[in-house]
Amino acid sequence: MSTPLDLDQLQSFCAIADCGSFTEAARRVNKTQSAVSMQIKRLEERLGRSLLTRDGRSVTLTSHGEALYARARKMLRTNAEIMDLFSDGDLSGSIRFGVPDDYAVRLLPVILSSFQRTHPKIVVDVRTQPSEELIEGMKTGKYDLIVFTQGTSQEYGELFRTERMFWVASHGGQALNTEPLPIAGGLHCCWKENAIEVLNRIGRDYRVAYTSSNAIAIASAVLTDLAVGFLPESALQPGMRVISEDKDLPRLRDAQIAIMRASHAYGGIYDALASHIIANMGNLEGKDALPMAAE
Amino acid sequence: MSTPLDLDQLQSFCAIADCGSFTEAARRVNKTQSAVSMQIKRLEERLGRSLLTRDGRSVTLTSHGEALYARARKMLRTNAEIMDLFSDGDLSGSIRFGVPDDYAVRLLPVILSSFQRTHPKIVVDVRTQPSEELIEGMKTGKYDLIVFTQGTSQEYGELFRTERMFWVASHGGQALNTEPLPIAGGLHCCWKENAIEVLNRIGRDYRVAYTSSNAIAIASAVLTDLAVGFLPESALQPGMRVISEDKDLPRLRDAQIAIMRASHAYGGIYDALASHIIANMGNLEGKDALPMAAE
DNA sequence: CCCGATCATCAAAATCGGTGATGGAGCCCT
DNA sequence: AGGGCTCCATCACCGATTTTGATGATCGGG
Repeated sequence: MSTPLDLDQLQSFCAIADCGSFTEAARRVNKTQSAVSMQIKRLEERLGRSLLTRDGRSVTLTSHGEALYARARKMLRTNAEIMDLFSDGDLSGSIRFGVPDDYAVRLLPVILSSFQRTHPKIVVDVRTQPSEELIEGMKTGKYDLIVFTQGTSQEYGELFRTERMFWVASHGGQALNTEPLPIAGGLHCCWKENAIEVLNRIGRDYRVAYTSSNAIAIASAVLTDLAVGFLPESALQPGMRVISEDKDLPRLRDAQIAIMRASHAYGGIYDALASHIIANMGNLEGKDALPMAAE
Repeated sequence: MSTPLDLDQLQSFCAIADCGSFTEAARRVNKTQSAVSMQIKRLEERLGRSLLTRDGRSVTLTSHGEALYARARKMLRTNAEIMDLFSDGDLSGSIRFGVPDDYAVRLLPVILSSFQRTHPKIVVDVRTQPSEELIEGMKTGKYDLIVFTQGTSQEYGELFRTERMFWVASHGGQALNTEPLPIAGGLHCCWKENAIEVLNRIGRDYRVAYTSSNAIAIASAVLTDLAVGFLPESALQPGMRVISEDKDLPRLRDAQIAIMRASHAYGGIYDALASHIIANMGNLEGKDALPMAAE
């Protein structure tokens, strides 16, 4: 009865949510800034709620905006799927794709190989770096698409997966009982920051025994009992022992995996890759990602 | 990049798929017939494929149309979900809802009670009849929304669930070994037709020992060993024995559960109920319902 | 404190979609 | 077979809606 929402408006809305800026979003969707502004205005009128808070420099989502965003993304994804389906499969081009090496090792080979099968003409240049540097590289135009773990700083990007974080040690190792606790983690890794914060909170003494921007090096440090580590579920390796959380080592914050696109990386091959990754790695459809459902 | 699809067009497209008619669909979406016609034309141009075959009287989906339909439905559903979410929960009104009694017994109470919790102001008048009569009642304007099992005759409606059909007998009963095989089923029940067809195919002699439009009566007939029955998985009851299929009793065709709306029953409270039912009973999201994915 | 950047707003212009009438085709019924 | 009915496609025109480009208000940084 009532006419459905306008996907165009939703696209603009999501673009804003993704990059935190009307102006930048306008570039992404090939519109003028004023057009985007008015689209949002109409959308907000339509839904009767304000979706974005514009305070000075930053644009952030309201709670209603968050709720809408998750669903709008869903629609845009199936929209992309449809376009894909009807595009004669002749999508071609190349994508500069960045990913933290901890994920690269285990998850990506599988995902990318199946992607190559369905999109043989798209070349994916994969490069691995720590999340921090990926975001930096994105800003300087080195990437079209990156997957990264969202730190505390409100980085923009599409959150599509959360993963339980675990304290890990080597089997039968002594590191866990050493005082101060030796820990291993990336250089500016947000997981490390969270781990330290947690340790400080409970007053446990620790020392950073090993630091590297290489996930394999960290894993080795843990496996050789040099230190205790912290890893997301999907990065656990054989030979590692998950330490059950208790008052000595409280639970860590979940890892938040997000995808971020360059300003030009909308539609076409970029959507194809992003949708593929989200479809295969994403784990928050209809749950955490869709709050406000209990209303 | 390329502008997203127009949900309005997709809505019209789905309406046509649901009722098999441009003219009727136009009524449902509050447009003129020519507007709908042009929308479809634009949509087909956009996707570069013909979606509907118009041969004379009937309008049916092409394979591309089928693929699109499933995804379009998905989008429209989340669209409805959004509208719902932002509608202050003041959806109110009443819905005349029809359902075959075999489903009414087990599934509906649960589903409807949770629906009442989220939509306390919507009154749902439930009435149970055999699918055949539900469709008839829908044509004569007795219902706003019905759930029914799709027979062989191409009835229009949104397919949202398939269920395995089983031959059933009473525990320890003799009906199964009786010659000719006594069977029990609804009067014009499409399951019965399929069962008979299957029996004829293998040359097994049978007789219709019991007929009733009341599911409980049928169930009783089976339980008291009067006859062998055939039921979908979710209608199985304690005391019934599922007969493993073999050359004596071959597998039956799956039950196809669909939802059908009256011409006015689009949007608002109707979408709320339909979405709720599909979300809770539906079992074909992203699989059977989305062919063409293997391209 | 001023400059640059960002978002909102406005009126004009262009685009886009809907309307109602018309035409051709198929089906039903006689 | 043929008339009448219904259905879908098409067209020109009209109208609504959106985009544009310019301008103004506000904020933050240098």
